[in-house]
Amino acid sequence: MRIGQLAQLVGVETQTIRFYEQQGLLPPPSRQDNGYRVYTEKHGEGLAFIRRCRILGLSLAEIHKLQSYQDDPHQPCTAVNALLDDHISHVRSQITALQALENQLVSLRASCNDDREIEACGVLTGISEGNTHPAVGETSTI
Amino acid sequence: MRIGQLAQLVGVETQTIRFYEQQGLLPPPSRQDNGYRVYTEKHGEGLAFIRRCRILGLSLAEIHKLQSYQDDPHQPCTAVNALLDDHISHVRSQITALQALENQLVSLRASCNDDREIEACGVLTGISEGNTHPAVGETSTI
DNA sequence: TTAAATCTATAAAGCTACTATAAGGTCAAT
DNA sequence: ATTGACCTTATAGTAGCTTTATAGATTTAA
Repeated sequence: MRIGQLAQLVGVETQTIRFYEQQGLLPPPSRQDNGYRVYTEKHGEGLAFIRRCRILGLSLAEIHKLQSYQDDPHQPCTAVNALLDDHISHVRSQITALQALENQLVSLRASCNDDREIEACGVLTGISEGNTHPAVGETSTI
Repeated sequence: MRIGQLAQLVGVETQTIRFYEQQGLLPPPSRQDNGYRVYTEKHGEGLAFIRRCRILGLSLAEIHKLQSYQDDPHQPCTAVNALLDDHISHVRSQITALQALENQLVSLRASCNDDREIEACGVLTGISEGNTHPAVGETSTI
């Protein structure tokens, strides 16, 4: 199978496949006489694995680690689970940070309406004066 | 005030200040005879504004827009509020996506414990078999 | 006075994970 | 012979900085 077919099969761009090869995530395939890459089933599985990891938010470096673990099939999978646990807590802290940010933004937005001049805009003055953190012990005027 | 003092005042690196100037977010300051940049309080306020926007997750392009709005103090602030509303919904969809991701990851993690060999690792087989997402139409034999 | 330390300057590369473009070679069909 | 689809490599662009390289200016210590 050539690169275009593999790309269509897995749903990526051909450049992405070459990029993964260059990054050492996909083994270099053999070549036809004209230099075209020739892929096997194994490559397809490897590429699909990478894509699913990416969908799960794993970095290429993390994927690389997972691949290296797979090279020793009889080792315990402690490290794999640890990697996933780390990733889960990473995702959770992102969520927490974004929720805090959402609160800040909503509170900032509540300090203005559309009937003002720029000069008096609650959002802009809020940012300028550093009122980007919700005041403690102060009741919101929403 | 020179660049180092401004940097310390606002809590950024000197390179970041030069970078913002290069990106058109900070007006070019005047120079001493030796070429050193000389900053005023206005620059300090402008830089602090940029940093607070960045903390709120606004992109440099969005900050640029906010700055251009500030150039017309008597226009209505509708666009500012709209920009913030857009940003809020952007943040909210990020949160939603991350929460869905967290669920996937936790369910994947639950399919394994640390007492297995890599070969039988629930996490790795879960990813390999595509138990993570409805996505790519792969089969057991490609 | 001179050497070291600190500050400043510019320019360019590095980071992530691709995406896009350029310039060209290969192949089947027309 | 030429179109068009496919392939090749190399290079640049994306965001928002950070790091590095190299060099000149200024200040401080010996």
